[in-house]
Amino acid sequence: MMGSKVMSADLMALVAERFKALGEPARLRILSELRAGEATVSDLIDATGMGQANVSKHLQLLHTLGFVERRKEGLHVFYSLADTTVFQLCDLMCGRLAKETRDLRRIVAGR
Amino acid sequence: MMGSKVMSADLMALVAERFKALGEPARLRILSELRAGEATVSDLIDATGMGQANVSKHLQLLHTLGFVERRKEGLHVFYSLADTTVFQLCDLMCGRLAKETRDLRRIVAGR
DNA sequence: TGACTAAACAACCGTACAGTCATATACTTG
DNA sequence: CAAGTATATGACTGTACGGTTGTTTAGTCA
Repeated sequence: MMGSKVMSADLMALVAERFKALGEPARLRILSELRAGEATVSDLIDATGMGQANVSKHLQLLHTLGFVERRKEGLHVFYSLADTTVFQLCDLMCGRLAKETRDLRRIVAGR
Repeated sequence: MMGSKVMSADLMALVAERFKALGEPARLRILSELRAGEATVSDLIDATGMGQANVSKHLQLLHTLGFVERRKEGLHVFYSLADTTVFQLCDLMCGRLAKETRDLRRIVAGR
């Protein structure tokens, strides 16, 4: 069953590698854009204001780690989300954050 | 509702900061140890083989970001998991990984 | 008080990596 | 073929950060 297993060092390294990939606002931004649907590199450059090489490199990494898929069509390369796990992860994190701020408020308010 | 909201740049930065914290095998290792129950810094040093200052710094960060809680008792400081979100996150990641390898196997096998 | 231990902190070093610039590759069109 | 566009890739730079060493702080015990 998931959740009860002790993680091996190797598995932990793989998981960490993926968390690290998400630990970058620029990449979250790109993934967030892709949520609206597939997009070309140029689309993402326009949408994010980031440099071309930069976007390209981030996409490269995201693709290597299986977060996005590619589809080549003529001059363009379309990227799309491989699945929605990323946002489940973000939602969990946001939940944590909400709880954090709630606790903070309680402390500040002295309740 | 969660999941349907577009994340602001600020929120994205906070989320990324937390993913980055988990994007480090050493910290996952520490959290994994804490899964068995609260532990002192010394306990974690023994369990992981990491240096004292190193463990201390990682715990500092994990505490700042709300992943662990501290309890001081005499000379010792006990750390414990603030909640189990971390492992829900890890499980999701592992699920992704499992799918990745499954896809890879399919491709290799040419099925 | 002084000796001892646990944890935190500061300073330092080396590496990893995000961002940028320049260039190469791949494809389309005339 | 040449010219033009989209993307990838390589080289470089600055910075962030993990790990270590040494020191400091806080607490215990004699």
